[in-house]
Amino acid sequence: MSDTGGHEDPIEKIPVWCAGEDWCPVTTTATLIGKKWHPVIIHRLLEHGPSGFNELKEDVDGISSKVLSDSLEDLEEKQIVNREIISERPFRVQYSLTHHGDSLSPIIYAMRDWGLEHLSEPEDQTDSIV
Amino acid sequence: MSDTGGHEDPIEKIPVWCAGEDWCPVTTTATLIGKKWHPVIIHRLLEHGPSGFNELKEDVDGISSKVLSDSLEDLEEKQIVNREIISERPFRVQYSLTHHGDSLSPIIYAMRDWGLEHLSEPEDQTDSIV
DNA sequence: CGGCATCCACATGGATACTG
DNA sequence: CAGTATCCATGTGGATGCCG
Repeated sequence: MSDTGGHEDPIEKIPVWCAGEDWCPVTTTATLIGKKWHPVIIHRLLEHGPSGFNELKEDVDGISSKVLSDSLEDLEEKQIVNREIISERPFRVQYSLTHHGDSLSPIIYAMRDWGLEHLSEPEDQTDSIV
Repeated sequence: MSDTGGHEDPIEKIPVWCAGEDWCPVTTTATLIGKKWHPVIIHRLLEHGPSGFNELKEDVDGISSKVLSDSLEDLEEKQIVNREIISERPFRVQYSLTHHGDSLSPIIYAMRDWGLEHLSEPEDQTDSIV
């Protein structure tokens, strides 16, 4: 952890049960970021830069504290997100992407681009959030 | 369904609860392919072309009939996979990617490339050099 | 502010067995 | 061959409340 220095530790290994299969990197990567809110969190950090807990919570409308906390913990374990305490009083934390996390941007943006191209807007949308 | 032709129906809509947010396409796309085996199935179909049920089951080592069946049904509903009965006796089915499914290839390959670049092999011993 | 504790509902996936 | 039908364990997320 705490690799703000620029050098990164080895990340998750290929699981043994699919090693050798050419789809193994696919499913392993999907497992890393495949939880419901992980891509969104990564996208927020890509777009907005380092953020505090409640900043993320506000950004990602509808996510609960527990789920955000769990997700961030999971992302931190996977060395995708870095957690840094930037102030003790008042207590402030800053989440940012590690080098590994940042390298996921092609996937995240590929998802976004696909969505923009292939998903249609809801018709009954009354614009509520700007 | 069953548009093997050159023109596709509108696919899933942007959900109302996140419409307007710039991360909304991200999470919506993630929801489409974010199940455990979806990326692998899509990858198999991209690499191997149209396949039968048991072909996929053999390819994707460890997946059970039920999960594969559920996944394919889900992918079919989402117009990512096309199911075609190619023979009644003996009963044979062929699964293939729709245009929408095929258009997901940048995401799938982005996942694979990331995995190839950032994941280490399980039996590789040159991992803990810090 | 930035969480964690708890409880609960539901979704997901695995194992096994069986069918047209 | 191409699935279904169960049953069950676990995962995941939501709601609420509390704490340092």
